[in-house]
Amino acid sequence: MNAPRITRELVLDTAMRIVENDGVAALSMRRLAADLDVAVTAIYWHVGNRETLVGQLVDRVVGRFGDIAPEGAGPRERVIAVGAALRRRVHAHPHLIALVYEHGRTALMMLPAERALAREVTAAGLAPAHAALVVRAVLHHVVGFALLERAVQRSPAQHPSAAELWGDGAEIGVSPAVAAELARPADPDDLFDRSLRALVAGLLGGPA
Amino acid sequence: MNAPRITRELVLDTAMRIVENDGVAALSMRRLAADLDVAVTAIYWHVGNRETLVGQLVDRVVGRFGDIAPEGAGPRERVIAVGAALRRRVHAHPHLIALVYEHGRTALMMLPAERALAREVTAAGLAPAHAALVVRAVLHHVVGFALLERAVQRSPAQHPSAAELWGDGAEIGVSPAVAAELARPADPDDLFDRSLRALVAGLLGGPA
DNA sequence: ACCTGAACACCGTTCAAGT
DNA sequence: ACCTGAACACCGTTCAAGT
Repeated sequence: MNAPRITRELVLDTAMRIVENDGVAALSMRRLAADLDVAVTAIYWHVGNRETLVGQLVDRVVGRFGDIAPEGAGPRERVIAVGAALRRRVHAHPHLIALVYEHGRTALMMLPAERALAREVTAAGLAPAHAALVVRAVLHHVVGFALLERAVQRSPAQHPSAAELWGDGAEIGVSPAVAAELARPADPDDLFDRSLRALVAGLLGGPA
Repeated sequence: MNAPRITRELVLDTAMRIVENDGVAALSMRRLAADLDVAVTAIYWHVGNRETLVGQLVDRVVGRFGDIAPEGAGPRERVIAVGAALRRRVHAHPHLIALVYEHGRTALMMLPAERALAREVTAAGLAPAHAALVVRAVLHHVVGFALLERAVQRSPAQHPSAAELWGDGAEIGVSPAVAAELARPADPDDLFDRSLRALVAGLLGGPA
């Protein structure tokens, strides 16, 4: 009855460290075994195969997401605060988000934000069907935005460049001033804030 | 000077068929070689390694995306029409979208829709900075929405179920009626349409 | 209960050699 | 110019065997 060399927790901790340091692709059973200093097959006894291992990793990360408690005065500001908090959460775990996406656990990841939004629309007294629309539209907008940001971030160098892509805009029916604006890179934080505000304004009524 | 057994075009056609039929994971160099009835290494002469092969595949697909010519009366309806057309495009190539995402080619994929939107905001006479915001906010919303849809689609069976997740809502500060709405699965087409309309209303002004 | 080692069926890629 | 075959360094997984 010697003590086990490794435990399920130790395997998950080590796997998490590999993913956070070197990305998902670096998480192989052999690399994991090497880092744990055991034979590859020992891992299978504790966590099953790679698929279930990654599943446990995902569940651990999203399980650690606590409630979101928005600040702000009035439904609009508070709904926007929930959206911003959710985006910060996604950004805090860039590698693991890829795993969440791959494993279709996005619904689970969104749950705390979904509950927080549901509380806000309840407090605002919205009609149930409309309330559900607001919750879902904001969730989709925020998480979709964050997913897309990650994709654009690791975009290879653009060929042709944005500038020559738009030219002066004239030949494709776009005003030169608009073409010039679109040729410049966008500030993602600003874009997120303004588009979320527009969405919430459109959902809850009132001026943007 | 015998005729070559395979060509670059033939390799790409075959690779595309594998991806569309069996998904990205099924596209291995050895499977591809088998389908082409040549040695694995022959592929390398024509298209380089797997990474560049997939890159060529992506460029081919997005290159075939033509212009988007929206219908509808007035800027709001026409902007919404562009968004809906872009989503239909993404849905038409479910497997390849994963490749586009993996390879950071989303910007290229969005380009026709970006141009179409730029035309509409030009025609509507919006101020340049605001025009660019409208274009980018709609693009991000639509593509992000589509990406998220794919993730949720292949979601494993939810445990716990949506119903027991929400309960009657009371203990988490959510009204029973709202909880009941959120416990039901959403209609993605309806959600897309309504949230896009809300966003555009918030961006362009006027009632949702 | 927990771990090892051998084995199997896969990968992508390089390189010398053939025609 | 175009293709083959051998070889290398990887994968995930199963299974019998050890303690």
